[in-house]
Amino acid sequence: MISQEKSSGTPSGAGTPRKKPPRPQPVTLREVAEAAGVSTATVSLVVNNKKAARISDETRKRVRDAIRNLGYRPNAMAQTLVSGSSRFIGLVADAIATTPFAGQIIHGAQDEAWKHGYALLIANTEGNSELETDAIAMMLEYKVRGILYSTWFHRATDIPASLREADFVLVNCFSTEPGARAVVPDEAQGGHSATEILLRHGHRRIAFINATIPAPARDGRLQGYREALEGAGIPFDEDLVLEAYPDQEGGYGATEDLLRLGATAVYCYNDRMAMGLYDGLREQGLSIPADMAVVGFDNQEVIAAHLRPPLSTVSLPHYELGAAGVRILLGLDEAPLQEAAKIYCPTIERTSVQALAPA
Amino acid sequence: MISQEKSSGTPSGAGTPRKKPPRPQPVTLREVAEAAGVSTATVSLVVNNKKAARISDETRKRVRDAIRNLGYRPNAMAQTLVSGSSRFIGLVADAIATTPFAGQIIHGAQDEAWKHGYALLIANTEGNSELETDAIAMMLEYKVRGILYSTWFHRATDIPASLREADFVLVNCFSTEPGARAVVPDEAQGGHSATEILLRHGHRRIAFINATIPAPARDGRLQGYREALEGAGIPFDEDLVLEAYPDQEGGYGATEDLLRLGATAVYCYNDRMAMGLYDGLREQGLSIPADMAVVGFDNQEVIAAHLRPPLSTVSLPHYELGAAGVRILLGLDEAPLQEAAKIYCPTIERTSVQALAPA
DNA sequence: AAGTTTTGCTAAAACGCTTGATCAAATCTA
DNA sequence: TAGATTTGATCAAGCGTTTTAGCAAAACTT
Repeated sequence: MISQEKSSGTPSGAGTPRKKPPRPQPVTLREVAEAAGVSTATVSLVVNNKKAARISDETRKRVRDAIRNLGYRPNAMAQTLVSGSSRFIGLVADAIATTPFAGQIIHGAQDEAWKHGYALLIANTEGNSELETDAIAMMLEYKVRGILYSTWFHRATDIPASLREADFVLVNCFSTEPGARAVVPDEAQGGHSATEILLRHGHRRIAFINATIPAPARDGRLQGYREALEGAGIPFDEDLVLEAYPDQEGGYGATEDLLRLGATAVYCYNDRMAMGLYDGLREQGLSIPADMAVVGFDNQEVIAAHLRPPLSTVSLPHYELGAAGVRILLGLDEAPLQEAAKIYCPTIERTSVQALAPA
Repeated sequence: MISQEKSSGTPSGAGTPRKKPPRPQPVTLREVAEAAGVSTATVSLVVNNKKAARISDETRKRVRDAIRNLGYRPNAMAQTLVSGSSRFIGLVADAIATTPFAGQIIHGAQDEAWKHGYALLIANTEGNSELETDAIAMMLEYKVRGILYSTWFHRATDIPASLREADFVLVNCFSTEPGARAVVPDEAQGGHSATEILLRHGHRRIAFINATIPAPARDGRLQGYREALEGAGIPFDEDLVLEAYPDQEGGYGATEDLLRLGATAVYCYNDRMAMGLYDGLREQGLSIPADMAVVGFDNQEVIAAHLRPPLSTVSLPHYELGAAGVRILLGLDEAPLQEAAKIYCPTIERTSVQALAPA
């Protein structure tokens, strides 16, 4: 089926000249040792560059040559077995590879893990808890250094029993359970930043289209909005916050209500709603940002930068979430004890907001 | 750094009642064996459910109980070491976790790998070839069963030297090199399907906005378009194919040229262009699908389903690409010898196309 | 009842590597 | 020059499994 060829493992082998011996047995330490005429211990010492080891330059060179000639690669399994701890970090995700932008969590985790010499073992559980248990079991069997347990949207989560067997950190989710380390986006700060973009451009009557579905994001983004307003000396006006389902259709559907508010600017719960709102506004013959300034949230790829006009928004720091998760796991970053670490959501300014024309 | 404590493996240990014994040393086979009063061989046999083994029910039960009580988990590293081959499949990607929809490749690969008892080891190389070499080396050291080498968009690729040390298959990319197994989307079929949506609705003067940048997709989608037209007895008209940069701005910018063509329908190289085109058309006061039927390509999340009107398109089978890659790697699917396996691109019909009003 | 087969289990050798203990030879000391 | 030290390298145990060969006891044979 798979046709591959052998490049003759041991030189001595003599032998039955096979036609197409499949993928050669990997070269082992011992073979290198024999080729170099030294013990395996010596080879190990030079491979790992042990400073404490006393190896003559000449021997070192012989070993290095043998390694090169034979194409030796250490067997990480064997190394792990003896050292007791692997260089794996597990990432279990409920849908992260599925959902467009949260793949960045994988990316961030992978980069950071790599930076510290760890490899990422991933599993997508698709919310199936049986799969999840199996995935965690697998990771435990591979003796992962720890597990990043992540969700594709920011939410509270339960901690699966088997997860407790490992060193773990919650990414993009959190638990009320004390001691569970977690890292999440700072929704309130994000909401604050989003609102401030508008404030900074002179808007004072700013609507907020929030999501209907309960979520930490819903609360946090609203809170940030209130705080920003208050910080600017503008009293919070409940009437200015609408609610809609957080997708394009929701944003579109909110257009009419929004227009009744007499706001000059609107902050949408997310970019998808903003996208729908764009359509709604356009249908009313209104233009952005002249007639209505709009900011979104998420900085969702493919959308935000390419709407017409490009959308000012606040970025969900998925990459950072993954990276921070790894750092916390490895004890490189301190995690707050009683709550999740909050990651800053950067502001992305584009042209959907312009200074309010003096009335 | 990692502080670990032993929780007194054997029950005999009597017990210094610790307060919070941190992560205990994992339980080993031997400990189970001692607890059950049998040899490690026996435990191994029951753990692996060897049919050939003759173990009394009574013993089997004792062992099972010990396993449960101690919370034993096999050490996959040790297993791998003795068996010689791991249950890992490596996935190296140039940007797959970064790019929105191609994360589906990971997802498909992971599901399929999992189905066959393999775990996915991933690495994002971000196009950095040094990183790539390291990533492959790492996978080789972990004795992966094979490597999926994938790209975020369909293209030709070189085969890195170290990749050849492994059993590998190219995913979403291909090499001219004979014998390199690969799996890619069937662009021509996709282009054919896209065009047929339009044909089926009675359109005869169908424009195609192709990409300016060279790629297999560009050629294949054009070819499919031609073939579909010809299949419908419509001569290919070179003037009907425009070119633009394949994003929203490109689609938007092509509006004017498109309108000069007198076409009743247009097929866009991708959904992002279609999205831009929507804006362009709308600005001209034209409506979709009444004044212009449009189909896209990619079925890009967040966009296609949520444009106004929802966009008919052809789906890029990323999930299937990943899954097929694994199957080919494992020898479960045959891969064509001299070329890449082509995966079908399914049609997604929404409401951006309607029957051509009788003239 | 002595031989044969079956049953149930164990011993022990790998697997490829790391590492502390050793050791012989070379070099230094006084 | 004998003892002490340093240098350069090896020995061998052990990491947690799997697996083959083997062995004693039990269960069948005739």
